[in-house]
Amino acid sequence: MHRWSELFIPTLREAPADAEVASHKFLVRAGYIRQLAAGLYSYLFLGNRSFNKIMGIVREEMDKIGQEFYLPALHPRELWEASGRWELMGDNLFRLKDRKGADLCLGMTHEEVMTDIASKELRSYKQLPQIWYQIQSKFRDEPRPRSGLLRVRQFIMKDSYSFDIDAAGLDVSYKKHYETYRRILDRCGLKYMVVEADSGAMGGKESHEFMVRTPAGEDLIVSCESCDYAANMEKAASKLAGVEDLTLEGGGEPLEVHTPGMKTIEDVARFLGVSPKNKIKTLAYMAEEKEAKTGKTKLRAVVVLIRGDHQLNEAKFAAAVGGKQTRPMQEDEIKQLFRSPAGFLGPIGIEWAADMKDGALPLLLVDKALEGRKNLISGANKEDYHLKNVTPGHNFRPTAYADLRAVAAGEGCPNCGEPLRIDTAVEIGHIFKLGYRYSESMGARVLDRNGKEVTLIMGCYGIGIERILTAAVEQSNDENGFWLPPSIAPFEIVVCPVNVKDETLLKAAVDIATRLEADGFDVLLDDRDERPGVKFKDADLVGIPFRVTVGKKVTEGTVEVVQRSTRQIQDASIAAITDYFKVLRPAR
RNA sequence: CGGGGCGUAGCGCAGCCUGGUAGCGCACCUGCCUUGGGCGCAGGGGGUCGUAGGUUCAAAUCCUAUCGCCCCGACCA
Repeated sequence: MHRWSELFIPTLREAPADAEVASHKFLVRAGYIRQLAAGLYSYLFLGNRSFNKIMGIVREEMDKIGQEFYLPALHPRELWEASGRWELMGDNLFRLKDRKGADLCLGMTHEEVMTDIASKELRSYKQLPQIWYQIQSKFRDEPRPRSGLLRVRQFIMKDSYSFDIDAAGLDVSYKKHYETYRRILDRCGLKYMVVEADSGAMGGKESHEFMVRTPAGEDLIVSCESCDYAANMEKAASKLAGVEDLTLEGGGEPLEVHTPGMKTIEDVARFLGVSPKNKIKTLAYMAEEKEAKTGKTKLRAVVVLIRGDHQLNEAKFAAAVGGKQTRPMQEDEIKQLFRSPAGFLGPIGIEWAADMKDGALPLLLVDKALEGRKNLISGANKEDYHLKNVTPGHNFRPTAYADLRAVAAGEGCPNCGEPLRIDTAVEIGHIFKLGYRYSESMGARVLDRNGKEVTLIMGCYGIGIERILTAAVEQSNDENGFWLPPSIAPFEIVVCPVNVKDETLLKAAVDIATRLEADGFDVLLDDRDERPGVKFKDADLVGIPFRVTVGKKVTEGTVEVVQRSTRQIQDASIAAITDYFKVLRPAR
């Protein structure tokens, strides 16, 4: 039996000054974790117990679809060079040398190791499909660790990798993970959303993120309350209300208007008596391309046009230019291309590349919200002048139309048209179809049924163990502490004799705890010789979902069962005490 | 990497401006007392003031450098 008096549960009355978010404050105060250095935390008894429960659930569910491995955290440089990530990961990768001077790194994920095994061992299509997973520590030299356990430099991740012979097989592996992730998060008692996500430059077609809404989150998700549409901000789309175009003025050609000192969209729109929706916002960037052979950096101008009242979504933009590094143009670069100061930029009078591959000419990317619009107002590339009657496709030719704008709250859902909301959220899990990214570069191939060599198609799937606990705390806390879903709480019930010097109370409490334990519940007996107030405060703080208070009423054969989340108190018969916790054992 | 803030006892903080023997609350130890929401009384232990250098008769305090931590931004398979 776990007796509080013998355990190390260092609760604090006050949170450390440098804790900002609720989960950080409470996990420290409740004695779950202690900080060792920036982004590095020690998990104490309660924290470790909770993580073990989470990993237990993950393992149980993953074992239904895959096989658990244990892999090195220390990887040789050659492995990461084979995938190209030794270079690509830059400072995010922890690097070190062994005594012989050989380069090693601490794994931030295990694509390389898993693919290495696959490439060496898998020979035939008959061995496929395979799903391999591991639950281990990952290391990332984050530029800025923050928010307690939310963004750290060492953390535990369940990651799995699927190997299939073809895309249809990958679809099956992907779907298995999707369903398994739902089961895991359901069992962990989290309220979460599944959103369509950007697979990034890693080159996958399909990707979903499992997100938990919380103000502490670092990601933005767009969702519809009327239907089940939900997407990562980087991927989200929306329906726009129709906009009335301006009527043509003069002879139909672009018409210069004097707009002295009017540099912002707002200024110009107000000055000309039109809506920003009829204005083109011109943004100028430089894309940096590294030439593979020479290592030289090539610059290419990229101009983005979006509607005056819209914002550019950087991730969509990055995707549109094929993942190249981009940065805003500097003043002299703007001068050179537009021959105009910023504030009066526009697409007319410049020769644009006809397609993305086309050599040296600047690219003109136009947001889809401008496609088909007429008689817009843009900068004239001349100080203090703008142009009326500007129609995309007619007065200038875009290199490409693309979805580039950031969705805003209140815009229409792409599925049902109802207003969208935007929330911050924490990413708990991410599944995506990797494709051939690693199998190709690392030579993971098998023979198919025709004896032909085929490159394996892969998927990868991650779950952040710490983030499950963190999100649960963020989701359920009040001024006194937090409460966890029973499935991931370090204990399910804390039995709390009000006065341990009273032999009757203590004996009754020990008896109750023993019986609950015999019935398979995780019980903590608070046998500390403390005043009841202290014990109640601690019980409220440490995240245990139920409390049994053993007080004077034992003489009548009664104790109190307190539900932490609702503060609901009910008298319970000692004789039938286990009945009150049947709710903790729902049929699975 | 850019901007801002903070390092004084286990935790939370004051003292620094105006240099002169380092303090408060909580926690901890001992005793008494108390026992349904962080109780009371008495006694006690614990600090190279992040580190290094400088100024000064004298530095937690002034100056310089450096390290660490937090926040905002950039970044984030």
